[in-house]
Amino acid sequence: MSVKTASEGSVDRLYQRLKAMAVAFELKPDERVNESALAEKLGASRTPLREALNRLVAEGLLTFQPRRGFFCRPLRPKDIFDLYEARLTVEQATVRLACARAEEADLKAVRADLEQVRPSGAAHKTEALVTSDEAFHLRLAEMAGNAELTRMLASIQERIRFVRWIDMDRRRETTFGEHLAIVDAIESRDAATAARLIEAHVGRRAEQITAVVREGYSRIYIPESSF
Amino acid sequence: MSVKTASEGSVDRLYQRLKAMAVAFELKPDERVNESALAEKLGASRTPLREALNRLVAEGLLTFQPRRGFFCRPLRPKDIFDLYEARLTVEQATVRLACARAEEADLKAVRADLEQVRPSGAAHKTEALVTSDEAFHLRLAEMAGNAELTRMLASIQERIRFVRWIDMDRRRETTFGEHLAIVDAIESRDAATAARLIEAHVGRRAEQITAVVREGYSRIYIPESSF
DNA sequence: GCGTGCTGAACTGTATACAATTACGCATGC
DNA sequence: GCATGCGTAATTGTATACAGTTCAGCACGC
Repeated sequence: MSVKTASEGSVDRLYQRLKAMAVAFELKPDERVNESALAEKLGASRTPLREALNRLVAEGLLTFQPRRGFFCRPLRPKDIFDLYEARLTVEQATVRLACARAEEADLKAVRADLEQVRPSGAAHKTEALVTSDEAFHLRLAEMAGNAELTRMLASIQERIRFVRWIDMDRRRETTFGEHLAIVDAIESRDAATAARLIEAHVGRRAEQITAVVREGYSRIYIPESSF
Repeated sequence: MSVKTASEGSVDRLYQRLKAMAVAFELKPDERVNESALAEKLGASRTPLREALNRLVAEGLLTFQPRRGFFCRPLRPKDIFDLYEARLTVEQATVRLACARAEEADLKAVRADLEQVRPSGAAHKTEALVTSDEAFHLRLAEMAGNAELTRMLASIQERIRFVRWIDMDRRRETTFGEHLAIVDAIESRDAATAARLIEAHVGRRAEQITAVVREGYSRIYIPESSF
């Protein structure tokens, strides 16, 4: 199909592309994936496509039923609630560890990056805010120096990105200040405060999550032109 | 090849089989996987084999380098240390949540299952001890009612199973009592005590981990007949 | 009207073929 | 002796073919 028949990591490319689609629920919840159609759409054949799909199954972004095929993951409040609870668990651990392990220089760098996005957060596009928000939390995890916790957080962030995108609209104002306070606490090596601040920052009530998921469904199924 | 050409979930079977091999380092650390040879050995062709291998990559049991192939994960003290630290994080969260959410009946059932393995733990085979140990911790996670935390713990347990198998030899005596004390704390809804007990139970020092990994290498590379 | 069974189309599961690339051994030159 | 280049063998990457299964539509009977 493509000029170079066997050139670079085509599975990796498909994997990234499919991940983006699954994350954004471009594949709708519980929707069955038609391999032939998708392969043609992405300009590859079914063999590498299925390899990429299998990776996503292992990551929890898709499900698989033998002889029925691949399906997008469901979007249920309970799932999102569990993910937020797991995220809180992981992030409390990472900030506590960061208090003990973070290097002064890295903290300075994080603070500098925060300032980049500061100017009236409300002015930025949602996509940019979510991206830099994710990056911030990932950097905290890296400062904790535990590759497994970092990996876990990255995996969780992918799966809540869709609802976070919605949630961010309601948090434009507060996010920046809360991030700054967390960095302050880590720099003061005050683990208890850092853990408390993270909890206030990422904690969600069940009703909030239900509301965000509801909003999510409307964005998935109502064409954008209706807005 | 097999009589029934396209019958049941062959990828799933390969996946389970390969996972067992990777977990036990039957594929040696950093060893390259020869797809053709392995496919023949397992009685399948390369297509489903590669699908299964891709799942294991996503789970962190294998790595993949484009145009070079699949490799078994390395066995490094740092990796194991991170996994134990992540495990402690997850398990402290699950026992705390279990204190709030566990049902009396489930706790009774867990206690009953513990008694099954009780009789002089030293008499049991290591394999049985590790299996029931893993099952115990997984049931605590289930009582916390968070599917994501359960999933995380399961994934971690697979990757530390190899060293746990070694470690278990040194903990035959204490394991049972510690498990019982944890259940007691949860039943008393005493989150602080439960968290403290779990930490004492799963916590490891860097030197201990280094020693266990060293021992692990010897078991991988020294034929069993030498013992 | 509603359930039930049949038939054909659509789709998944796997093997296999072949192209492209990498790895390795060997000879050659410095 | 050591590096370097070449040629061949081994291995991975992907497309495609085909077998087998699921699914949907439709007709028929109750």
